[in-house]
Amino acid sequence: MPPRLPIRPRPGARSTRRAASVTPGGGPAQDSADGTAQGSAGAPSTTITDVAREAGVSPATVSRILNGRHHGDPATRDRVQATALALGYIPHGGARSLVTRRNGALGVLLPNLFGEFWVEFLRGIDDTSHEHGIHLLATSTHADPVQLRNAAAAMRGRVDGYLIVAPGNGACDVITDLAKTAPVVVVGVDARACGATSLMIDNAGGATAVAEHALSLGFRDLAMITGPESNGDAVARRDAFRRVIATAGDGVTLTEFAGDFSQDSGWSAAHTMLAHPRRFEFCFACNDSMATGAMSAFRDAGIRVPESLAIAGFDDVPMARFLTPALTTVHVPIEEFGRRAIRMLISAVVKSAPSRCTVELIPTTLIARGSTLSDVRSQRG
Amino acid sequence: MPPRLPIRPRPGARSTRRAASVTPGGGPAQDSADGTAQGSAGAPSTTITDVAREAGVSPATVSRILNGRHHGDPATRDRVQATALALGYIPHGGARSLVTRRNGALGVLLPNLFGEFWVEFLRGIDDTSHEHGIHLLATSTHADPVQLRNAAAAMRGRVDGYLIVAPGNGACDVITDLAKTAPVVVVGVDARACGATSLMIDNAGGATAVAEHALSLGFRDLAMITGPESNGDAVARRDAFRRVIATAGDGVTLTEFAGDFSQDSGWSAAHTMLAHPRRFEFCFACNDSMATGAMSAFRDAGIRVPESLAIAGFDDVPMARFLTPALTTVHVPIEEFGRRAIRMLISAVVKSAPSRCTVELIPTTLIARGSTLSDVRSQRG
DNA sequence: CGGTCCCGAGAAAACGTTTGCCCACCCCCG
DNA sequence: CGGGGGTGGGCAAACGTTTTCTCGGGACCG
Repeated sequence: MPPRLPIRPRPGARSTRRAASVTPGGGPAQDSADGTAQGSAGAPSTTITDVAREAGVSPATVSRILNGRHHGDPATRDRVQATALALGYIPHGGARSLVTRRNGALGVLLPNLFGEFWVEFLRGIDDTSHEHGIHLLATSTHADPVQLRNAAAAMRGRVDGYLIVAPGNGACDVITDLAKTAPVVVVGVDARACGATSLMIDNAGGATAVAEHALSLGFRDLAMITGPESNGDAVARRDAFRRVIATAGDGVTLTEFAGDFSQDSGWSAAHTMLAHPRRFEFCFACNDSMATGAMSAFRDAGIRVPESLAIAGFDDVPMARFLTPALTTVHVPIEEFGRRAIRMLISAVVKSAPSRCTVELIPTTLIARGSTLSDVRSQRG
Repeated sequence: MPPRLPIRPRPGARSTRRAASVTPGGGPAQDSADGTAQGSAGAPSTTITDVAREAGVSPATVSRILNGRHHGDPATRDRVQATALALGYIPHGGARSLVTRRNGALGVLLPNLFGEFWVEFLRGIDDTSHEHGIHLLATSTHADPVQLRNAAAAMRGRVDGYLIVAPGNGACDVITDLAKTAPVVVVGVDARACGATSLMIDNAGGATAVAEHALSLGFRDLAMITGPESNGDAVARRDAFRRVIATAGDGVTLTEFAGDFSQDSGWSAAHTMLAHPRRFEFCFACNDSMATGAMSAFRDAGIRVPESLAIAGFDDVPMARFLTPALTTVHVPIEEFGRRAIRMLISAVVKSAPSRCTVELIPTTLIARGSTLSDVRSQRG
């Protein structure tokens, strides 16, 4: 067995491919006529070797210096840094991750995104990851376990951890499998049993506050527009609201109408509600989108809010303050929610030992506005 | 010089690193006590070599079969595919991109994201890229050219192309540089001069329609809440509106109030407007967020919409229909906008020759609703 | 003045994949 | 039965980076 042959500077290996794509046309490479021919795929980027050659050192030294692991001559350091800057050198992420086994990126798996809530959330995670110099590989997975698995699989070898947002029912197996390969933070569901750290909104606290608010205002006939059954937040809000009302004593009723967190569903639920024989005094929509839709329907039907029917939402999206009347709702620090989720994931990724799976809670506060308080309510002409 | 030593199966190369991070504590590697010790960084993923060994073929064959470039024995093909499936093999993206010079990912550079518009847009680009099996590496860059450059640089070697959304003024240099290394699609600004394909909303058409709508309703004293100066859409809308009004003849006035596309700025502008001596009949807000904020302020001040003051927005975000009265606005097919942008980028990436930089226009249509039409307007109690 | 130690830096292996080149085998035809 | 053509598939180079090991030189101490 002969020793390995020295690697020749690839006489025609890769370059023949480009040539081949031109010659079939027959003409003598007419597309190379315009100046910016290299525009498309092959970025002629400068490599670490280029920098090394230019600076008169070895690639190893360049790598060490640029990564701050260099303890050597300051003069060399300065020279290499200057050269790297001059050549506009940026390390190739793929090559680096190949040897480092770190990708510097996190996978974000979102449910169907609708409404202001997710923009706020995305801003939080984007800002925070940006601060840490970490990339975000995001996709929206439609909350279906199979698609969730596919999306996560497609990210393999590209991300160091996963942020799974509001997975639907039946996603536990997927999460469990995923958690065996990389750190996972789950948002909106307690997934400790699946081996994932979890971050949740204090839905029970918020919904309880809404219920107590309604009762303290003397309302007896209550309605609730629930969210999707597959959404943990929706279920938690519904259950907590039910619980408080159930202990409120006789004379207090609660009727539920199904929604799916969308504005349209809030609008439809409101219409169903109007057709109901009971005359409701207070309506709790499990998120602000549905509250918006419902309020629109009520007012179109000539119902005065809050005099004839008070309404409250959940989330406190920016829009809530700008409705007329302003929407009473449960404030969720959405951006902070995102920040904290990504921070948990980052800290799980950097520490080598898999930490015990914990669950954290985002606190919520009731914000009473004009949609339940007629005296606070802004008058109109 | 001896021939290269055969590569031994790295006796302690990478593993010593982990050990080193433990031993400083002094204790005898207590973290290896728990079973799931490999949870964090080092995903013990199966490589192509594993599949090859298991299937009794060479890595080359596995690669060819899994990429569909195999013309050989069907039996071999089936066996390899089965093995790959059984082992849960997924190719390492970094390694692949190293040799292929393709990343299967696109970089998305967004401005500050606020409001419903961007969720819709993101859904469009996410869906479409998902369909094509392409990943999205997204970041929000705050519209500052320097940060834009940094964000783009950080994506180098990870993406095959860039989607730059609504870059601010002064971003042309960055785009020009970027376009030399990879295909770039710019959204919201005509960046053909920078070597980028562009996709724009028909702002002029929409704003013109709004102006004509206002004039046809007989309004004479018009107000406009403008968007940020750095936003191309905002400027185009403002200019088109101005242009129509300027040719409307005597007696028609236009007063402008500065906004920044946020709800708050619309609210503030409305208050400034109310303090103005002139009594306006019609207000054009350059996007729906500002229209929402303004409408809220007007109604708080006891102004009847549309009887005392009509108002129109731009974008037709989902919320617009649910305001009371429903908002007259210019419909932009936002999701389709995103889809088309990403499709343009994908087609630019797949074709090897750099195509001529074109600009495409997303059509807009005026949707007249209750905020300008009192007869259409939904009555309330 | 000689030996030892330390420190700066280079050589090269390794990460996991794709792909050009070439070999060997089998089948078919003369 | 022999030669040629076609084809399935293996070898190994190459992508760009990190990191270990090693070597050489200079300084300091004995």
